[in-house]
Amino acid sequence: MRATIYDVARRAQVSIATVSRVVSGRARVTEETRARVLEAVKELNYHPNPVAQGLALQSTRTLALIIEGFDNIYPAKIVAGAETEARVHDYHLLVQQVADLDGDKLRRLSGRVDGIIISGAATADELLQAAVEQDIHAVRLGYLIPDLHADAVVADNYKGAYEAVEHLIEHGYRRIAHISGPESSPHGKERANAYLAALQDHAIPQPEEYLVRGDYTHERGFQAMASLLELAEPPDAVFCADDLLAMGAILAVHELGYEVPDDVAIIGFDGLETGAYVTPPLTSVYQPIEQLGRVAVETLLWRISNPDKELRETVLPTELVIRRSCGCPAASRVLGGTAA
Amino acid sequence: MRATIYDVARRAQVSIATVSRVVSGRARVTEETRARVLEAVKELNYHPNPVAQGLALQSTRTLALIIEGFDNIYPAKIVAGAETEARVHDYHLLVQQVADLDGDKLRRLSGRVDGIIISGAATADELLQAAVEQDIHAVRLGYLIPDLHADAVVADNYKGAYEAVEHLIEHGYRRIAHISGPESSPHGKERANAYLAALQDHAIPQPEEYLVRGDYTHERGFQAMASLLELAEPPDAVFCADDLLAMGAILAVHELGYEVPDDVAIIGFDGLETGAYVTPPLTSVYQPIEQLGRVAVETLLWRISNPDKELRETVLPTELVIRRSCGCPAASRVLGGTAA
DNA sequence: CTGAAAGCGCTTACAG
DNA sequence: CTGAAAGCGCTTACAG
Repeated sequence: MRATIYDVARRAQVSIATVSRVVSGRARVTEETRARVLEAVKELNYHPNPVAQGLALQSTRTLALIIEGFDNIYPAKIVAGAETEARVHDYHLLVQQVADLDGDKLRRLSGRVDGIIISGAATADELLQAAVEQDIHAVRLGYLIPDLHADAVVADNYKGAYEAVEHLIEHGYRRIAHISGPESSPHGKERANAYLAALQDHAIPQPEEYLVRGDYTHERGFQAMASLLELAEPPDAVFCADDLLAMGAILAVHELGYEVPDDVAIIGFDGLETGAYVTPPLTSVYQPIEQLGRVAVETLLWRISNPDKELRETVLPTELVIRRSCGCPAASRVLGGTAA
Repeated sequence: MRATIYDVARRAQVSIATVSRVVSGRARVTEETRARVLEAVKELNYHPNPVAQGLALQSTRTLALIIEGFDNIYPAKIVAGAETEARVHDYHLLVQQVADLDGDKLRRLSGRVDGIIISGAATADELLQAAVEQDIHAVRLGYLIPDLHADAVVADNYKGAYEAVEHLIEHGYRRIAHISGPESSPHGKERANAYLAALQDHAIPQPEEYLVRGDYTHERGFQAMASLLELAEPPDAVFCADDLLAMGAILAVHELGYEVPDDVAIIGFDGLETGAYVTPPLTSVYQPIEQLGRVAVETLLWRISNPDKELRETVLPTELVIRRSCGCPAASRVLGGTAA
């Protein structure tokens, strides 16, 4: 049904080796035979079977992206960036949610790709560990791990968070709380550490109750903020570990009859476009999510062709996008990353 | 380096055929030799090479999902649903943004997958057409096309939109406008048609200026709403073709000093969780996006094993999620699809 | 420059 | 039940 290299060879009266040569362009061929082959290729609408090529060349020209759930904007942008970059290099992208992935399944998956990008938390570490042990090319996306032998691409979570908290301090707020990411989130931990450090560096007290654990959902942001508002001495500013938490927090403030930023100022993390369209527009630490995906692919491809070079860790800068929820009288619909 | 079937055969003192049989479980093997092979498999950490299997079996156990940009919540949920369903069937998912895809590239892509899901608009039609012509298994995701020979999975855009507009009518609004999707969006067209029909069925006038074109972004929703508010007789209710438009519209209403829903009621489409966290919470037509992705995979897999059965078109129901922007005094954080 | 042949790592009729 | 062999569709040293 589908034409093979044999069909083309027969039609062009040459051997399959010659067909392969002209199609791949990897060797000299007489102009005359070249033309004959090309003609046959066109007539038969021949395209080399990538699976057979994969077997012969020991390369699939496919990369895998493993991430914890795709049904959110962060993973969505990662996928978008990764696929875009992969396509530029004529590679394909396989996606997989961590879910029930383990070392064994990872191994099987690795048979169909040339390398793997692992993002997310918790299990991601073990996966990366497994990959490294099995000599699978892998890059970690999202945060650094000290003694794991793998390349990594991350955003500067610590600095971004630190700047956000400092911004609140400059506004004059002194009762600054933090709604964090989930236990399992390493980015969340970095952001929480930065929050703690910023307060300490400025000699601002940090009551234990001001650090409440969230989980990157509107829901938790709402609940956490509600609980903060019930404290004897509620905070006058809250730094949230991501924009979803922040948006839930804003809603809670409103529902309890308070105002943002007059009663409580709020800053989020991620710098999503959506944040510009809540009331009041959300000030947030922008991180270049798509770019993270792109650079991860770039790094992985580089690693594949340079197996023996030393580890590469890329840290992408964040940027505080000032809108209104922090108390600034800024324009309302600023988007992040436009300067880049 | 990586163990092959030959390594296992040698170690277990059997032929590769036998190894293949016990590993695949597709044929009877003596319990004794079976045990020997399994032992060798374990010792060598052997996993069959999927590329080689793909060549021998003429099946890649991989599906492709082609969609117009992944950096948004709709495609994200589609991917999530599709990957989940694929995994259930031990299939993998390759993703690709339409971008510069054409018939030729589609053909090359098709060599690495068993079937393709095509979503989105504009170019998607030509792609699907090309797929059908080249005998590639393909299912259309998102909307129906009358005379194209392909399976399809869609949400009931028309009915969902119709009910939304009727809901506004029941509230007593009579100056009902619509901010539509982009020219190229077939879903958008269906929703706009439903809007028109609902007004006509209820004998409510529909001034031409009340239908303004949007493009599924906050930005356009903001602009479109601002222009509607400048009309001599501004609308008292607006049905938006998606939630992003609706959220931008809400912001515009607020920035111009009006209130939602008191001055203008608003209903969106998609039923995103985020909509529950804007002020006021957004009433919206929920559509089961992840489910669309799952059913698309299910349909494609079914088609692959039943190449000759007649076309299958699945229409998934929508559901009006009542929050507050329509004027109802409902609970604020209702999420869609929880009843399903 | 071109072809015959081996090899990539599997699966599966066909014999025995 | 098990093995030898052909086949899946390519690529690429090796000769000529």
